[in-house]
Amino acid sequence: MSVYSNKQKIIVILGQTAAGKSALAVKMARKIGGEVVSADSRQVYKGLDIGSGKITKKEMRGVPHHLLDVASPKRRFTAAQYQKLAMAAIKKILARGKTPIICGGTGLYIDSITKGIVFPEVPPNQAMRNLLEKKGADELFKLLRKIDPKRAKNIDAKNKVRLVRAIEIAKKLGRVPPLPSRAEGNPASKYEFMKIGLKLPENELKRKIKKRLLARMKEGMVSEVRKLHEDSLSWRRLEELGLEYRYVAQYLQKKISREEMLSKIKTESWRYAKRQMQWFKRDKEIKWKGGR
RNA sequence: GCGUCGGUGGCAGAGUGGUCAAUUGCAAUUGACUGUAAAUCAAUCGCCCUUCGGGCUACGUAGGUUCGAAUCCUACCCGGCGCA
Repeated sequence: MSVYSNKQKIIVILGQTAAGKSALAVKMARKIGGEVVSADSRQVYKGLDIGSGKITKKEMRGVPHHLLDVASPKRRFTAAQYQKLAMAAIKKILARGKTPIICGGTGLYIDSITKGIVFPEVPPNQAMRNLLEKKGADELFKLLRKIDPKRAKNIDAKNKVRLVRAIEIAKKLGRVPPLPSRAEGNPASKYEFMKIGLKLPENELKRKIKKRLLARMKEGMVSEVRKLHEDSLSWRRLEELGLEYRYVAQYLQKKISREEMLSKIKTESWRYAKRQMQWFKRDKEIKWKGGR
């Protein structure tokens, strides 16, 4: 990053769950006159508050936050939608002469902005997905190989979710377009990103996850999930949302005990944190703070 | 105390003479990631040797039967249940 660069600057705060990103974002925003753009695939949904660890009005301390509560949990929000909305928010913030601070733990969402991922212009086709999902991975792979051998070469042949999407794209466009380069023309090249990564040592992170879980239980996470279900979110959908929503939903359906719910949320949160790191690790532009 | 069922790898739980270092699930570790990403998926997972492959130690403990035992027999220890 050069001080002489005249590109517009954007700060990115990322890291594992429970690492303390939101608080740092607010602090920085107040200091430099910034606004926060959340990059969290669950906090985009209205009503997912306690379980998703959404920042409260009070915690915002007057700093405007974007990309929270922008979608109904009944319908699936996508990375492509995120990208559009977040880019629009960033432009508005910059136009006001303020600094956007992207803050969140969803790696794909962050990359969609900072790397300018170009998602193929093929919206999800639920009818087709329902059909394809009935098939086995082998069958899907053969199908993809037939219509787009090039994509088939690199895809994970056992991952049905990816296979279905690839077929969905290939059927419409004839093939899955190659990944865009980071060169000019890429919207991301207009900005200069300063990426700050937050991480904690393993035992401390585990401790925080545990503590946070108990706090959420006290705040009424279980009734939040119960209410979401009563407001017509199916159990299936709630389980699909993962982590606290998945296991609290299972508990409310009496599929698991309260004790199992708590331990599941803890171990799954830890595994999630590891997957997050796995993703962030590849990005050499991140400057890490804390941890080892 | 008698009877009975059982004690298997971090946990759960298969296996009941050879093809078993031992099915499977979970956890763990490493990794993938082009509109579900808190999602989805893969590999590894007793110890040692360099992979192929080989060696060693293992299925409560100690003996025994057998060419060969996690699997059969005996004793002992531990746990559940029943009767006392």
